[in-house]
Amino acid sequence: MNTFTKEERLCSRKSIDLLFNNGSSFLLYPFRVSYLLIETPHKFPVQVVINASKKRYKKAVDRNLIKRRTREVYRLQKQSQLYDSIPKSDKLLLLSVQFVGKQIYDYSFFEKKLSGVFKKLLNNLTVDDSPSANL
RNA sequence: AAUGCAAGCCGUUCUAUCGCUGCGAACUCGUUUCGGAGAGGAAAGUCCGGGCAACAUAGAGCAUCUCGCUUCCUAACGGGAAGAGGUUCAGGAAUGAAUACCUGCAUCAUGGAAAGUGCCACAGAAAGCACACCGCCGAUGGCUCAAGGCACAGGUAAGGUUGAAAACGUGAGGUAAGAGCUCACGAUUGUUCCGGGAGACCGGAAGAUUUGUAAACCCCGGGAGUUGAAAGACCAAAUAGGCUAACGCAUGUAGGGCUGCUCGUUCGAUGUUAGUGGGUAGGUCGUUAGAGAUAAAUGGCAACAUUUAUACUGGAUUAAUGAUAGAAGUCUAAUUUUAUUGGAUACAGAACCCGGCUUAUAGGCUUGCAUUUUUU
Repeated sequence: MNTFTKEERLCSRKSIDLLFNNGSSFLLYPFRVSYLLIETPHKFPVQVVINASKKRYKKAVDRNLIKRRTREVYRLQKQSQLYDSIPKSDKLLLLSVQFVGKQIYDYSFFEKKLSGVFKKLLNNLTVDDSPSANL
């Protein structure tokens, strides 16, 4: 399903603080991604927050455009590239996607880059998991 | 018709697929189906003014900030309307000439310089009670027998130089030379009188003639309590702990206080059940029907007011109102000739709500004024 309801978005201020203080992160231009696994069970495996900083983009119109494009791409790709590949567990993945590009790119660029982000994220998750599994 | 200026208005549309946030309806009550709604003229800047809310508050004064021609409009304003006056520019007419007259456009933080203090660089003799540099005169008095402007007293702001600004302007009389000293035409006036106007002010007569600066301090008059929807009101899970009651447990126990110790005395858990206040996550309200919009009539020069009629769902809260593809429209360039191809399609995104101001804005429309050209 290509839905993107409120349940899939990260809205709680506490969770967001937790994510940015304790989560791991990597940069894959033009996105900065932060993520954190927590034990709280949830209806969806991932909650995401999409972000474009006011410091970087002064105009509200620009920020809206960035967030809308990112959200649209995420909505269309998440099921096939993220949800299906993620290992089933009680854990919830908190995710932040922050746009840090120097300019605003067109839709196809977003499509390509975000799919790269998903691949790297899944790779990082399995690497993080494996040592803990050994212990 | 074109161009320019000013004012006002509009500021892309349709289809398909996949979504987001409210609302309504249906039932098989599922984050199911159907229906319908979903950014602006500035939503912006947060520069003013209000509503609303909490807190503060006897009254008065001082300080601080702010506003400043008049009348009116408004909930209010630093906003708006209509006027008054000044300044600049243009045109016209008059005069011997002019700073004077008339008309129009633009523009002005436009209270007070006669309450006081200060400042006015450079230049210049002098920058405000004219300490006379050059010049003019030397009538009157002095020197001298006399003549004589005489490095005598003195008179003089007409002329010169400087400057942003030079002591009312121009002309005539007058005089030794000059001077509002006198006169004519003007200028200014916070002096008096008369007349007009609601008032700012205007007109007339008489009198007077000591620059500018208050966006220097200052004086006068009006206004301002503080904070800002993260205001504020309410509901409230789980967990932990607080309090109360009952039961249970003990010879009132374990343990503690008083004491050097003992006695004595005093405090007194841990469990179970029920109740309860505070309060966290989270949620609800505040929150979108209004000092509102549109139209007509009436009153008013106008801003605006009154009456009647009509229609009325943006409401998010890590923050919706979208994404992609195609087509059309508009503007524009080239090819070439009336259709192709390319490009452009602005400024910009509600965050409690209103009234203003300011700033940004592709393109289009309407009205008015000015100029040019064509036709009659």
